[in-house]
Amino acid sequence: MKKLLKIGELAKQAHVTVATIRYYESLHLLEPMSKAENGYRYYDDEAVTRLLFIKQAQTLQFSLAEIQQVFDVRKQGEPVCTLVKTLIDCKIAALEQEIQQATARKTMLETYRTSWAARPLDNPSDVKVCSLIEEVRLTLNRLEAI
Amino acid sequence: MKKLLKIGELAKQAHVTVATIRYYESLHLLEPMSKAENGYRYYDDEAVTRLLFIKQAQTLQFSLAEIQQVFDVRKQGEPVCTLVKTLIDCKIAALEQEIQQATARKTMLETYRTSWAARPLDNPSDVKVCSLIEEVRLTLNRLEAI
DNA sequence: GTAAACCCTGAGGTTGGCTTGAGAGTCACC
DNA sequence: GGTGACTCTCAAGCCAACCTCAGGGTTTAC
Repeated sequence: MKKLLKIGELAKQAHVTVATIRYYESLHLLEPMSKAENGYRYYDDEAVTRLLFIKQAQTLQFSLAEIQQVFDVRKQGEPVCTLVKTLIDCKIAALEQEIQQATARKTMLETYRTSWAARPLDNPSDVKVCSLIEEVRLTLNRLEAI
Repeated sequence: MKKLLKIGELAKQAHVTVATIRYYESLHLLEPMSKAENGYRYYDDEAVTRLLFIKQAQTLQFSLAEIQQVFDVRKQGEPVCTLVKTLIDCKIAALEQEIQQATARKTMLETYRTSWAARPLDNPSDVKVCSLIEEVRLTLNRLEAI
């Protein structure tokens, strides 16, 4: 039996803060293996694994609620594969949309920037509002019409 | 001189809620042209333009704080072009990064999904944790090493 | 004249994933 | 035995961009 970790040691090993660990506990994402009489939490090595998994799942866009869901299913002794696969499919679809939208926005901004490159600065006394702002409005109106 | 708009009319024309308009006012993004004795706000047509601009700038990823910044500079009688251009450049760079990251995550998820396609469901009594979860961990570790 | 539809202020709630703070107990080392 | 590093609980704060509610006053249409 390996040495149990105190919360600070666990935090260090998993590269999170102790507050985060306690926060996860409040969400029932990670329970200490045991709690001493003085209230100190003690963790085994699996806690490190679990924390790393959480962090990794987060980089895959899993919310804590979804991670919780996965853990719950697993806790019931059922295979989580189906759930995880479904979640992954959703994530991929969501990412696809996100990428498309971001790309569209980027294209918009670039078009916009290009159309300005040759233009001199507004003369403040000349314009009611910045001509670039006006241009944004027009550009956007045109884009919205598409 | 055109007819002034009450907040509800402005809201309808600009396709926002009255609560949003009041919220923007609290951020000094949009002030009513005048305020009657009964406290009613009255707006001119420029308010519609301004609200539309805000919404459009938002679709370009401008935060309300940034929009505020643009308005502030303009209020001082200076051309906002330089600021707007700078902001746009930042947005483009940020979007680029966002797209890259999203694409990387999507690729990761797809690789992951593919590698599972042929795999049978875990037998619950067989595995300590879901093998897919383990796979995630390993996949991620590999990817992180890149 | 009355009822519906509008307007006001001010405070609080929402979402997610934490972080910070107060106030106090515990432990490890010298 | 003291002091500094650690731990505890509970509560509140943070970010952004709003939304909702309570408890009023006002206007407008019939």
